[in-house]
Amino acid sequence: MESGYKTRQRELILDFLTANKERHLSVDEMMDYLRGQKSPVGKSTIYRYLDRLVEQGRVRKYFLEEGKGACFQYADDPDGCSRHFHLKCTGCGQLIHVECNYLSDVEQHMFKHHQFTIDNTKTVLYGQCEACSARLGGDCPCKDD
Amino acid sequence: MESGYKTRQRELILDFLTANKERHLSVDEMMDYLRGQKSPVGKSTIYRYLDRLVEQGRVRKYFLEEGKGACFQYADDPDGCSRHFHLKCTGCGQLIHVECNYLSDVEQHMFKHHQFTIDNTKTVLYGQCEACSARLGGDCPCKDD
DNA sequence: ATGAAACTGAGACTCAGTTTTATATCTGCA
DNA sequence: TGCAGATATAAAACTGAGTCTCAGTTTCAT
Repeated sequence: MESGYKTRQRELILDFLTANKERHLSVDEMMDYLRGQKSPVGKSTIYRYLDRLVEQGRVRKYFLEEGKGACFQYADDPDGCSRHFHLKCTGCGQLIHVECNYLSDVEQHMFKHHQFTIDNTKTVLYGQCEACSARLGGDCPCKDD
Repeated sequence: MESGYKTRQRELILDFLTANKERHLSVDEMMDYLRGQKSPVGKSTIYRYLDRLVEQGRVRKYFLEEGKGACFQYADDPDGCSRHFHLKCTGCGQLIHVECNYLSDVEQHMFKHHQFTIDNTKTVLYGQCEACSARLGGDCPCKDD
């Protein structure tokens, strides 16, 4: 297994990722943190290493905001299939994590009827949460019935 | 109804969109076309007008490539709810249009059990088509059983 | 014809990410 | 331990998509 050299920079990046397993981290956030720690790491290094970690399956990359930059999250289960979907509310920006096993039904349907294997680590479902839906009246114009 | 002023630029943009209803157009593509027609339109004008059309529901905006620019498509049914999902193959880049009504089941499940109203004009399901899945072996590491 | 409101577009700017390149670091081997 | 060569780093320049500004232009109701 070629895991590359061990360097100060990589250690710092990985530490920050593992210490924030539950969060989705942006590259800016990592840079800010490292600068704050007085151990800045060049941004090309961060991007390069993140790419490698994503390739290795140790970290997952998400695009949670349409047209915005990527976020990264340490993946505890590099060899497991995560049963985990994301719902992103376009009203309040809230990210909802869904662990419901109905989602495997969806995957199966897509596979059987459309010959498509969904990648749930990349897919984000956009829409509105309850509060925003009530407040804004939904994205769907057919709201009056 | 305030539909704004009628201008040469807006007419050109809308014509191009309606003449390519079946396609997802990037802003670059529009600019190239307009330049080719010897009737260039400034990019701020294009972005501004597209935003307005999207707001009005006359055009839909998609982010089909992770981390890439937006695409626009004229929406024939501004007042209807489109029963239309997109699947994007991360292998070959192919975009698959799915008109299957199983998807309304998905929407209903999300609404009932997770209080979330999916916006199918924004959501894109990422994964692999049949051919790429066979060729590349799927995104899921649990492939050997 | 006029003027207020609306629209346009060149160009500067931002933000996220990539590329380049000179310099520094790592690790295996003698 | 020292050294060679592979590998990694970081500053800076660059790219691409989109935003913002503002002086000048166009539209349209009167």
